[in-house]
Amino acid sequence: MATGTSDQAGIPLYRYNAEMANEIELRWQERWRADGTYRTPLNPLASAPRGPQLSGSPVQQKKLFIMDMFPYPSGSGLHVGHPLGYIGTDVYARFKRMCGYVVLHPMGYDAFGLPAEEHARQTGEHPRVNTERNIANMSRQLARLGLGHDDQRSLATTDVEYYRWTQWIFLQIFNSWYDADAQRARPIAELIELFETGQKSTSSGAAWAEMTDVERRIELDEHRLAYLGEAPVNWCPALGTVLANEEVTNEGRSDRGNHPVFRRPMKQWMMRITSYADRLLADLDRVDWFESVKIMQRNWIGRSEGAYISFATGAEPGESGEPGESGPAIEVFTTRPDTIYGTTAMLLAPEHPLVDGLVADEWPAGTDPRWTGGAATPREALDEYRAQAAAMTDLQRQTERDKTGVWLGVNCRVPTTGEPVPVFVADYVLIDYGTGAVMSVPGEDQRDWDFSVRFGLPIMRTVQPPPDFDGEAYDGPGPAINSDFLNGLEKAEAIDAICGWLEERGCGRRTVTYKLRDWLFSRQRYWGEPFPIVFDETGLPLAVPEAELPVELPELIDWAPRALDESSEPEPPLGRATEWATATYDLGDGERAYRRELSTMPQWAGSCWYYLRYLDPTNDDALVDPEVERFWMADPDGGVGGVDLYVGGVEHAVLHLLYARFWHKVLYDLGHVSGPEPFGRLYNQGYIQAAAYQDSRGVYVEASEVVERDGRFFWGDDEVSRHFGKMGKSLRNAVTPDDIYSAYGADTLRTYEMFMGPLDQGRPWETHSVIGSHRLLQRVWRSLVDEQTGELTVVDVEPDTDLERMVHRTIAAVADAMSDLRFNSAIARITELNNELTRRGGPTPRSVADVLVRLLAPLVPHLAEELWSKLGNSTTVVYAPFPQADPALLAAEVIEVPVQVNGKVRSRITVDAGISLADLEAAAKADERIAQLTAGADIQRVVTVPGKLVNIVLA
RNA sequence: GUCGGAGUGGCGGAAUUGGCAGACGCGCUAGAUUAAGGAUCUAGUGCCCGAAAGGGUGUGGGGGUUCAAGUCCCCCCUCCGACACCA
Repeated sequence: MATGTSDQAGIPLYRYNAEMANEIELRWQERWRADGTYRTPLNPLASAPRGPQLSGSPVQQKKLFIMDMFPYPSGSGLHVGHPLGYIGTDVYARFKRMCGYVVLHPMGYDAFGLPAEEHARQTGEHPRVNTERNIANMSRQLARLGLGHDDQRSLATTDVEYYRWTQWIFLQIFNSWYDADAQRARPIAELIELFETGQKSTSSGAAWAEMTDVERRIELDEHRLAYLGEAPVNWCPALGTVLANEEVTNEGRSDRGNHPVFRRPMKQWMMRITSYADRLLADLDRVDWFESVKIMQRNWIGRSEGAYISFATGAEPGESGEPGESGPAIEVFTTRPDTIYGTTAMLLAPEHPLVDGLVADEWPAGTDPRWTGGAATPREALDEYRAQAAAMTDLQRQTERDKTGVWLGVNCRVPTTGEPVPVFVADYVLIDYGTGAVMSVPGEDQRDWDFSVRFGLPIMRTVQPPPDFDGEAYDGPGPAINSDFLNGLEKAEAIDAICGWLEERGCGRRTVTYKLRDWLFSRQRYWGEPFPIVFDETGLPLAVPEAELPVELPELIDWAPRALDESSEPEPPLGRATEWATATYDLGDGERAYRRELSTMPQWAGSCWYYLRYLDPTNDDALVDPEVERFWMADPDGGVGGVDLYVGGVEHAVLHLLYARFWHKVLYDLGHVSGPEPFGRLYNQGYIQAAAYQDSRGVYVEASEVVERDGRFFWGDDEVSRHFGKMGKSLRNAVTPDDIYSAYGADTLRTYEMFMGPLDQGRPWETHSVIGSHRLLQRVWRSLVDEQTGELTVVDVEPDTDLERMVHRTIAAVADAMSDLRFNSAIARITELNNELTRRGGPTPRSVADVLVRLLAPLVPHLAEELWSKLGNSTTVVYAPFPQADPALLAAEVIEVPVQVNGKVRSRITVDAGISLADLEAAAKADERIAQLTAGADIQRVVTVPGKLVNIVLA
């Protein structure tokens, strides 16, 4: 039997189907490219804006900067889940453009990073070759969707002309210090001045004039916002690099590749983001972001008010050091200084620097065996405990479990009472938080309670719990007890009183700590921005002069990092570029050879400021022209300014967004940008999920081949189980945009993705539902065009009042929904209007067709252009004005009002829209059914809501 | 565990300030058209009772406020996400 040979009999020649959609789409895409339709003038101040000139409109010439989080150009191509947010911003940008805004809508590529390097390692192909091919491919795929990005402004973080400015920003940060009094970054030159004039004292206390050059450099390096710090870092030997905390999973493995990660101290570039903790926190109140993201950032910053308190060591028994002398003081951080009288032990993190100096030689007679860990001496106990801790994986360490620890054989003194309490090492105390030391207050802290029970330590309450409290530790409100002069005070007062007391005696002070750590900024990788830093024989860093930028990546034969073992030192691949590794500069002492920094910047660097480069992508003199920056970023109404709409995944809630905010604030402090925040409005789009199917062995089967029967799923004859997950190769459930173009066209894909649900929600992809969106476009086409001849069918008659009112209600609803990014509702309303046209059957009045096309233009630009031109317009619909609803036509002339009896709808009456309350009530009572139901009953009350309903309440 | 977000037909989802629950779409049912339909068109479609008219019921569960609750208040359950010994 011949298959696939059936002719197209019965299918009209000019039906809007996949074939026609593709023809229309490619034609208009070519036209847009040729015309530069989506280009926004590079100097917005010098050019008259394109588009509707809505004279008298308040939005006239208002700017709008709309952006997506730019993608990593992956080699595996797009699936339909990727462009959801891009389509959303595209529709919004098009809508706003038609409303008279000057819109900037660019797109770029976050192209440094590990995958390209991994690919290079596997194939021997240079990362740049692979990266540029992927970018070309991805930008072709995006253009095919009809996304109206400004192609002049496309950038990749790997472009030498781009990372030149990434390096330039690094230098600004390197050459700055944070003035804690002024609460802002200032140029390092101003710090030198303060040191010279003695307005600020050096950390060593030495006079600036008497310091050697090297001493001065060391002093300055301690203040720089970018500095080399010895810090415990996440060393990932398999990747040959260190990772930021955020790149390490809860299981203690690398986020990328799932390799083991080890904590060890190393000298690395750090960024002093902690100096900005308070401002990063405070300005969250001024941006228009989802509250959930703000909360995540607040939690990440982890501001915590409390006090440092010093506990003197050297108390009986088991003194350390010389008899009669006291040892070093242990400083703890606590949020509850008011509970200090309940302190029964001192707990140190195993890594605490004082531990080795404190540990006693012998156990005092009668030591509780639980405290010794079974060891003969405290030193042995400590060593064993540390070895035990080191042997544990991070997962084991981080899981909450029984509290463990060993006594160091020494005591310290509680400053308020002078009472000795034992000093333990316990691994539930974290070296990274606070001071790495904790006063154990079991009465008010459950962890300390657990520890005390296990080690037989006394427990005393210092806050009176309510009478019905039957738990263990109590951390709620209540008066202080067993606390000397604090007794009877509530928490806040008690904290105030004890802090005053401690501060007077110099053994404590109020403070604020943060969970946020300084940002580990170097990676031992090839495919990243080189640091514009060199070293001289002192080993201290020196900035490469701005005029010498960019510091370009060397060409390498062997760029792969070496997989190493746990104990080896990182070997940056750039070290293998032996010629490059040495550079000659004149840094003031004439031309001399210097050693280059061999690490590269993390992937976050390039994404920290790309929004600024979009504004002025070709500027060779500055990262962005100040006037251009002000035009696009400043808020004339006095807000924080920044990008007007930034759309991306919530997975960047802390990392990228926090780093970018930090850089922006540094640039703001230094006067390079006009406002304190990069992203005024942030919107997180949801993720498209797709059904995935597993057979009885748990193996994924090709999702497109699974059929549903009676609510069960079959692949061939085998029943398979369904769950929903991320679209991709591993679940064998990916659907590509190409699949949809070939079946329906890009406009249908756009419509379906926007119609699936609100943009911020995840939703399951259903290929079989796409047909609904296609039908809509097909019916729209049929409303305006004869399917047999391809001729326009619209007629030059005025619509009747009903239709005209419906058109205006639709305009209002669509504009409202689009302003709110509720594109699903906008499409529903457009559908209703078109359904009405279909229902009427006759030719569509021209004015209605005109409105319909313009309502659709943001959603389906290709189809809209085609119909727009068929309607006789010679200019693009992209800059056509969005229809305006006439308020006079919004309200219907007659309305249907439900009539309730005792809250239940019993009838509906049709009345004039302008009916009076009394007439409405009378009409309701006069309704036949209502009269029947209320006859003889005692009407207690009648609630009449104008235009809404009448409710008759019977006794 | 803590902090967020969400639970509405078979499915995706609508529903300014409390005011007709289920818009719009998928699917399904029936019909039209067709050589055929996985195309297109028309009609119907929350659930239960009923031939129909109509009635009852219904937004995770339970209570409450109100003439009126998906929407407000209290308690509980489930799912998703983030953080996870943060002193």
